[in-house]
Amino acid sequence: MEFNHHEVESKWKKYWAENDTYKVIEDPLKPKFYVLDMFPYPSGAGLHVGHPLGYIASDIIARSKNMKGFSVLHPMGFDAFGLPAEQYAMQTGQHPSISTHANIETYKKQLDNIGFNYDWSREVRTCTADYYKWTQWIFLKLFNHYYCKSSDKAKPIAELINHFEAFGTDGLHAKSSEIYHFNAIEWSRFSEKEKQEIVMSFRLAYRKKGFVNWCEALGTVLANDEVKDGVSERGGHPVEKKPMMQWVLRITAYADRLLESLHHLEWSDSLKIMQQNWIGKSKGAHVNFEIEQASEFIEIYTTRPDTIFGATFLVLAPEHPLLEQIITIDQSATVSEYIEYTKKRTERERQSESKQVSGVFTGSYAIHPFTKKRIPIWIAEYVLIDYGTGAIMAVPSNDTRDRVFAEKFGLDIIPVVDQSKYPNSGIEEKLGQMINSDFLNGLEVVDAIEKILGEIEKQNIGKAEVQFKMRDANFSRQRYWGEPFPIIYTSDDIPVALTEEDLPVETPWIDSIQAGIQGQSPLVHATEWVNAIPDFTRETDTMPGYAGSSWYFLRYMDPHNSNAFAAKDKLDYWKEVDLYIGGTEHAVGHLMYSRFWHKFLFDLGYVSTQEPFKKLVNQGMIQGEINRLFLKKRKSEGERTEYADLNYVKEQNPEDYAAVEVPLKLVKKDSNGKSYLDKDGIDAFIQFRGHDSEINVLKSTTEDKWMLESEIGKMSKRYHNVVNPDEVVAEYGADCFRMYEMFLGPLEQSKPWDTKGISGVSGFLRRYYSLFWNAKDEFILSDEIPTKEELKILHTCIKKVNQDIEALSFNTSVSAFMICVNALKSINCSKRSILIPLTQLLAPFAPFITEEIWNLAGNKGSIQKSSYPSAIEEYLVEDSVNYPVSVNGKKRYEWNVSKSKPKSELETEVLELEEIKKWIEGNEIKKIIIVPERMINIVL
RNA sequence: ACCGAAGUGGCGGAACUGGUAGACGCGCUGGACUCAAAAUCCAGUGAACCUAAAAUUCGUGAGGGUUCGAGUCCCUCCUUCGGUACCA
Repeated sequence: MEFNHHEVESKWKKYWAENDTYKVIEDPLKPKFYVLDMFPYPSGAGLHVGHPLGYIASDIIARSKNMKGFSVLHPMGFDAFGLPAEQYAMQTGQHPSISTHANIETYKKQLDNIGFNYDWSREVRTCTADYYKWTQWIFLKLFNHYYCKSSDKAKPIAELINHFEAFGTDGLHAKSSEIYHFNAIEWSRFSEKEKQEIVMSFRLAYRKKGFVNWCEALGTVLANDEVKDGVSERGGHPVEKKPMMQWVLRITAYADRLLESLHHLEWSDSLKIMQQNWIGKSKGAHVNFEIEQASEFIEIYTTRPDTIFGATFLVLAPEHPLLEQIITIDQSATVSEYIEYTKKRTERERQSESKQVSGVFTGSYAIHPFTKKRIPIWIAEYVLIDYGTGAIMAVPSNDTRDRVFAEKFGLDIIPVVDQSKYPNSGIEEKLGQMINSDFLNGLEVVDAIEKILGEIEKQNIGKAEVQFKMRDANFSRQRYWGEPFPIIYTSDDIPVALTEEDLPVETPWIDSIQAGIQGQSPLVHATEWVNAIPDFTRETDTMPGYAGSSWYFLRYMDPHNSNAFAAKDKLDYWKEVDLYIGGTEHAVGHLMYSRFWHKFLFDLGYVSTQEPFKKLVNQGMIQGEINRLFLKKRKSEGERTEYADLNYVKEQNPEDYAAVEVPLKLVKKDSNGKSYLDKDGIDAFIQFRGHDSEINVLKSTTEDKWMLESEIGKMSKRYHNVVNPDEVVAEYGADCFRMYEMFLGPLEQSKPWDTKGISGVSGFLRRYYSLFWNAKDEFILSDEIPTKEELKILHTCIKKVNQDIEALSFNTSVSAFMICVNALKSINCSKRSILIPLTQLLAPFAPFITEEIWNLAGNKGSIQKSSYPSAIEEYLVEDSVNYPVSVNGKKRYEWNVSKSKPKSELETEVLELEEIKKWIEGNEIKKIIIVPERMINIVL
């Protein structure tokens, strides 16, 4: 009997929908389990085969937990605000809300095709007002709170103001951007604007000047992604850093807690280390260097204060505010030229090229605080204004970049750490003894750090300080398609927060989205909306992508609540996410922001857990195949050009050709697995590229084949290599697609998509199905008592699959199913007591076919409501064991012996074996290693 | 450049805490069925040596080390992928 997946899938999809099979309720009698998928952004290309990888894994977990008696929350929704929809709108005129909703519908249909058990009544979309109302609400909470260091939690701004009114800054321990000292009387005399500015620097959501990628030609601010080599990726226009007032979230207030509670999470060590490094807590010192012939100091930050005697010059970031005062006249032209150059460089570029450091001398000198020597002040792009104080003391002896810099510009290098006792240590390692360092001489580095810190504080030239690499998070985007801020400004530019009653602040409809003016968001054109409140103007920036995605997992708990982001009893029931499956691309960004928001909501008493995601697993990426043909570069405008294949280009100068991506659909494979286009493929390719009369010559070394350059890379619309799961599901069925994705390899690993192995899984499902049918195509299950052998086959599989689900090792569980079905098939098993538990075991993996079998076997209701089988050990016991016998670590014989044979007998008998005798003859036996039930090794 | 991960047959991968390397599947080869093909079923399939069998040797990105024993642990290096704060 053939399994007709089309019929069976639509039948059970309908049944599940009609019977609310996947409706989630908070059942107080059951333990809860919350399994979460990454929040997808609904792109125009639709879902590709890479997206569902994690979703299938979580679906298997969710279904098996359900069958094990848990109340399971396994929701899905959409991260629906974002740059691509806005860009698409600018190109095509279609409003982002229309394209976004259309994309979401496509995604949902595609997801349903794969048979996920989502309860769609809990779907959330970040771009709907009833959702972003609560994103804005959280922002208001951040705006209206500050971080109290004494109680180590967020507290209302009103309490801060009370404190100012009563005591000024006396006794205040709060995180702020600036350090203030005033008393209550002074506070009362400040103007309203001054008071607001002071309070602003304490808020958890505050305003600060930040730099954006400004592209004059496009009239817009660009994402880092859209900038390559200092020019816009679109059109190649120059881009420079432009300072703008922006909203920023004080995530640094939570840095220590974010670091501390990492230890309690069931995350991989590598992920924790990445977060730890991102937070980047370091102990070091701020040190003031006097500037020669100026009253100001340059404050530097260093993590190696012990090497201060090796500091031979200072380096400032090109954006450093003191620059104006220290540039000498004869250097000013060189310096401004250099500043212009760095403005065009991205942060990444500035740090990457350590082999070709660049920088210029300012013309001024600083005074070394200990040696009192003059040391030159330079500026260089490798010093970033946002890190530390934007200035460093350069120690070429113990810092690689400083050394390269000093060597290039001929600056002094004074060795200060003698590492001769540690021959294999790098120059930056904190190992060795101090030399050339006055009172530090002879000390070990660790002790020298302690001593110099004391000295720095004693002489009042600086301060020991803990510093974080993590910076406060920029929260403003100059975009239309994002959450509007619940903020308005007075004519004095004082920001005023709206109240909770004013929420949501809805995005105004703009028919045609155009770049704003001077880097502002397109919302400035919605003048009616901007000026809707008399005497005030609205904030026109919007929130970034991570605003909506930093708390979405809480909304799933109670998605339609209009009185709260989620009701207390729902929050208390589901608590936190038990298992989160998502890609490493979110390893720091999204996960860090979500943890921060969650801790803030915890401080305010809304959520009951410190951390949102108890266990987290990173899924790998499914990669695509990128195929390319070559187009000869034109030497002049309008010149005739030609396409050429790989073999042809190899014989030419490759510099004359540019690679052009070929849609995967057109690509054929030859017997060696090499990609090529045939005649039809070439025609289709030309048509795909659009008619271009200047391109009509095709060059190839053979007549009818055009060989392609082929590599493994991202699956993306831009490479035309997106594989739609719908096509695979249509051809092989959803169950097969699900199991094949799992069978491809370990969840955590990246792997290329290739359908050529899918026939194996398809064959497995056919064989499984055929177990239930006799030669006359009748459905048949016998009630005979199972044999010992059959029970062993079944329970081996049950044990393995249960273990694998716990370990999220789904590729091996698919193998276990294959082994089981192959074994049952070879003995023609058709017993109910074997095949029905097998079917239940398979149900989370292949929900459609198992539902069908369950039903044919005469069961009522969904198999998903039945209980999951667990292994019975007594069926698995073996009485003999196969020992590999090695001589000197090399395996020489396989020895089958009874399990009960004592070690002493094994030891003597193994030497009697004919196969072993010949290896040990004439040698003295040094020892015999026996690992019970594992192996025997004879050492000569 | 920095942080993190990965590298095993022709291919995807398996190998629990250091203990039989290559499970399972694809592909390939041969056979059965068939007028033929597809599908299905059976057998073989890391490399070298060999007429064959048996045996042996080599073999987990490269080089070194620890160990009775290393794909697994340590050091150095190479390659690929992810992230680096406005892609999501």
